[in-house]
Amino acid sequence: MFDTTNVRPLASVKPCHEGSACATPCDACQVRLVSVCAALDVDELEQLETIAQHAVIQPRSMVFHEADIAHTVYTITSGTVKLYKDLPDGRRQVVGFALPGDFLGLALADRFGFSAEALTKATLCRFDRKRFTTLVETKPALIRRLHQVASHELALAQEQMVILGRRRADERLACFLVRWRERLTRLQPDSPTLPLPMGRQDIADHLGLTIETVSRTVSRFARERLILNVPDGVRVLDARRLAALAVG
Amino acid sequence: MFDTTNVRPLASVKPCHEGSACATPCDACQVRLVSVCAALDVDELEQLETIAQHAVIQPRSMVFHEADIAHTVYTITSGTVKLYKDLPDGRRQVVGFALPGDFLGLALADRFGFSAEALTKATLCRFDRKRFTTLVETKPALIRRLHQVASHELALAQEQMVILGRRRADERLACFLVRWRERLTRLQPDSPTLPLPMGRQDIADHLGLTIETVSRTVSRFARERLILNVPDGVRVLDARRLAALAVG
DNA sequence: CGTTGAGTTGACCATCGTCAACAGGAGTGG
DNA sequence: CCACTCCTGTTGACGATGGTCAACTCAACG
Repeated sequence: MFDTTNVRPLASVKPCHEGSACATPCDACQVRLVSVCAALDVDELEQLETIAQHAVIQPRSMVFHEADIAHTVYTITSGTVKLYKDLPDGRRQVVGFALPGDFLGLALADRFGFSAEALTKATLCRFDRKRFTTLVETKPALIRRLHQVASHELALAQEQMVILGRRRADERLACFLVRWRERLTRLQPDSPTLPLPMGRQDIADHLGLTIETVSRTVSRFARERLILNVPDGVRVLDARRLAALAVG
Repeated sequence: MFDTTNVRPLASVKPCHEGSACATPCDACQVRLVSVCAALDVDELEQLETIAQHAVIQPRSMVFHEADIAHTVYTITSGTVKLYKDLPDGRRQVVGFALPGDFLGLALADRFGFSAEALTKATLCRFDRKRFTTLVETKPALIRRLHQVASHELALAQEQMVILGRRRADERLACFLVRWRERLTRLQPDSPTLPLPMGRQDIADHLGLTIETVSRTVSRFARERLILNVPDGVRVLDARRLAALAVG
């Protein structure tokens, strides 16, 4: 569906069997410096490594469900993961898309609070929550880092509230494209095309729209030469006008 | 406008002159056990107290602006504070309402990221950010508490995303009333009436609606005997049907 | 070559926004 | 004490943005 190797060199991390200890050591980990692990020195990393397990998740399979008790926490090492909440009647809100380096289980509450499903093949670094928490207790730098990450997520969530509460469909899509591009740019050398590993329905569920409105708006942007549709993504033709639509 | 003493016994904390050191010591603080300060023991509280200043904020006055550099952080000791973000064209999103015990400045980023304005007379415990951060560095329990609070806020923000992205006007209002009631119940013995210190426009800006839609929906709820309008608030008549509208 | 699933497009419609008028309370000043 | 204004909130009429329903294309896959 979407070739992650084009997007993130990180995807080249050697995959290992689900649940097994992995040959890739932390000090060779390609997301270490952007993940929460960046807070640790070499010794501490070794400690963390002893409780780490690696997992490969196939596209469209669940990592965890929102109602699950969070016995584990994760760091994503490659791929894209969709985070969402469902209403009983089937309506869905995608609260975010997680990329390599992102941490899942920040809440340290007993439940995850949202479901996670892989959009691409993904590799995760998995930690038993109890053991992770115990380790965290002894590493103030790690707690600080977790808090830093959590408060950054909170700021992003508040921006998303503005998008959902106060913007029109075209502004929402423009915001999404601009923000997505910024995130990917941080992870890889700037590429001419912007990969969109998520489907139209996922974008709609993220922006509080329907798939039809997303499709129409994408088509309109393409007609107006703001973007160009390419397989599994878009090419941004007029970043300036796109940013103007996205305002702030 | 809205008599806080009816709502929160916390409002009876003796106010002191803006910016002056306050006579109320931390160990007599009525929000201590629900605030971040709960993470500290008596000795540590004394240290915190040395860098605390108290401030009284009048209704409708700003505590800080979203673009301000965050030189200070705050704990609310009484009153209600509106937290919001503005778009250049005047559209506004209220990202939350802060109550006694709530902490402002979690981000520990250089800017606040949202504006804060008092809805009622409010009293705040103010800390110089640098000094607070320095203190935090030496108190792992406090960092953990800050992270706990931040991740709880994140979970709330994600619920708000569902409300804004996927719910109809009446469901949004029902969610808001249910959640607001839960928060107030935690702070005070259950009262028959639910005070709403914020105006209709604030509710609208929080729920991604217009003032007219909020007004109409409140009227409809009253007509259908879900709630009863009272001065500066509502009385919930049928909590069950209200919760059913709020779903999850 | 038929099936499936994602995406696109059109026609129509409902929810909610816009605009406008009005009600009622608080504060002000004659 | 009574006009007067101001502000918030309410209600109605109308309209637009975006949702609903449906048909269609196209690529992937057997």
